[in-house]
Amino acid sequence: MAKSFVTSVEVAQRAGVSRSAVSRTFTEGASVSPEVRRKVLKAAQELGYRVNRLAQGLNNASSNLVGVVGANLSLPFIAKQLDMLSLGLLRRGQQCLLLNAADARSDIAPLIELIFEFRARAIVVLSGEPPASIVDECLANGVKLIVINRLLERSDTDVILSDDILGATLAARRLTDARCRKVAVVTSGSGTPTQIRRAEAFGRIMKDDGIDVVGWHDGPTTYETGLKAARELLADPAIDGAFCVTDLMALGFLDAARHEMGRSVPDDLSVIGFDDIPQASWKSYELTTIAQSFEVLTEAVLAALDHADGQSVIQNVPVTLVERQTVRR
Amino acid sequence: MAKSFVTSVEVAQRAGVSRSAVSRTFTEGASVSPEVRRKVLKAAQELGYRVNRLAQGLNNASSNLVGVVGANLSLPFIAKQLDMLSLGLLRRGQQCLLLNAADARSDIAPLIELIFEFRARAIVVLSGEPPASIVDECLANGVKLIVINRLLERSDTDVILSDDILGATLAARRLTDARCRKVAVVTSGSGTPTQIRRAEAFGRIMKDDGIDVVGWHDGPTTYETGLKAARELLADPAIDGAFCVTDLMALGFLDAARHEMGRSVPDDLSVIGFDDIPQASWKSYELTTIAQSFEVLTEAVLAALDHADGQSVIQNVPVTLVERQTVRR
DNA sequence: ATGAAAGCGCTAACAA
DNA sequence: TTGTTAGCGCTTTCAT
Repeated sequence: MAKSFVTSVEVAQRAGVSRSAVSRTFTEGASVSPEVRRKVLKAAQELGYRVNRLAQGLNNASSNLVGVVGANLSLPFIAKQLDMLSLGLLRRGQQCLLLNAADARSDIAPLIELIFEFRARAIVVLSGEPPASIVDECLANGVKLIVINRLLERSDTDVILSDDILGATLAARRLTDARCRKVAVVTSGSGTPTQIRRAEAFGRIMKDDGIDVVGWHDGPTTYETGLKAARELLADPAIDGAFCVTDLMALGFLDAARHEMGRSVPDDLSVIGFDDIPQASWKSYELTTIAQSFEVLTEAVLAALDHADGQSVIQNVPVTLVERQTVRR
Repeated sequence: MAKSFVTSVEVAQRAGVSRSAVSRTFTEGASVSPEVRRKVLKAAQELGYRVNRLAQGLNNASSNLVGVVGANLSLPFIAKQLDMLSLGLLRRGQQCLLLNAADARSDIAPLIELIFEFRARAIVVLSGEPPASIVDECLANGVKLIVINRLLERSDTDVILSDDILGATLAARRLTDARCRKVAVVTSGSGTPTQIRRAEAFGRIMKDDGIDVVGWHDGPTTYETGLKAARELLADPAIDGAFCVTDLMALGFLDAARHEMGRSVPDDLSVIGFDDIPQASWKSYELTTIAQSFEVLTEAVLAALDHADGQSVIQNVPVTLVERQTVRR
């Protein structure tokens, strides 16, 4: 790499001022005369000067990078979150350092360590759970840690949670209203806290209502897993309702139910999902589901970025029932 | 931010060595005795030392960040690319600085400038087209520029292109085999080169075959646009085939065709898409489509990262016809 | 193999 | 308002 970027000294020379003057023209709210500012800007322009954020960050002992770690970035639910988050960060003048965790089970500690090395101010964890040692390190170094849909057993981290209990309640109530007699609750085999919370709350309520519920869990959180669940569960003709804890699985479940198991939805089978991903509203599905607002979720994350150190918060993202066509009326 | 990270001096002191020794233990292939190395590692471990990549980068006049700019990160096709790319970068020991361009039409120049400021070695453009001035700046500063599915009119940039012409040819041939008499070609209103290339090549071939083709373009590249296209185009009962230049639009097209326009696919309407996004294989669609291999695409990008400066390449990503259920046999 | 010292490009404290 | 100076934390000659 023979060639390299123009530095502030070169700009200063060309403009006939000191390097501080250059620095100041590029610093919000520093005192420079309009005259000097103009000269600097002109020189910078001509030379193609770009502030070196590495050097800048070295001074402040922090970059304005925000580390984002997540897995399965192509799943609709995650992709949507990432899309909105990266956009929001950019609008706030922060940059997004993206680390892909390969899969949900993998250890995210090494990725977070990488983020430390870039002196990011904050870390957002979209999937996976940071080990306690990492949380401590964040605290010790003044790095804000924001975890989504994972309830850590400590009070020093910002946690953004979808309101799983309310969601499960809405789903249960809706299936009860549909006069279901025996319902399945479908989770993946990944055992994420969110899925477990949804499934357990749902099961509890249904049992209280005296409705038979059969649990099912296996495989990754994918469309194909939904397919498999339906193939296995719907062998039992008594099952007339299903709560799939993510839309992606619900969509697979629906497809196998209709196209392979000969079920008519919602006439002899009611299905309800969770998340309200874009595909849920596609005409072939019209999935009745529990919606989490991506806007609210993103806003909560961005707001958490501004919280003072140590002032951490558990925030519930509200959910609502979106009535479409997969539950009997 | 009162607290701050441990520095190499502190590690050096604790280990009873010089800072150079510390630097060397953390530098690949530097000469340190096992003895010193051990001491340094121990001290670093105890102190929770993290190399400061900002300072590191300041020295080398470059970070090992790779800038990635893209729009609509939640669209399946983009999300998939980003997922694989970020994973690949991480495996190569590079980090992904993600800049979200809000929408496909927006100017990506400011985002790329941001990437310059972080002294990234390379920039990958997933959507949008960098202006010539930016390309020049990349060249001048030794920054590798890799553009996907955009053919720039210059030979000094790496360009990765799906083989649109072949894809269009395969689609045309398939629709001809299905004995279609009048076919629609659906593009969005965004006018991206890829879409135009696909549509034009397709139209040319069909006309050569003496088959009626009607073009349609409007709106963003979304599912909803596909819906709209079908509603408008299928008012004409003579249309018995459609080539949608992206799967997402094809899926919308299919849904409106079946659920709103009363068409039976593939019996009285054949539909073919492009990209082979995950949803194309869902049971409700079973979309026949032209597949681009995401693996090959990603590999091509990663390989381009290694190209020597100035040695730029236009690489075609091969495509294949994936036969499913939406074209008459 | 190791340490001392210089310097990467910038900002902030201090003087003028 | 401006310039001078001293680091920020690291790597890298250059001696030893």
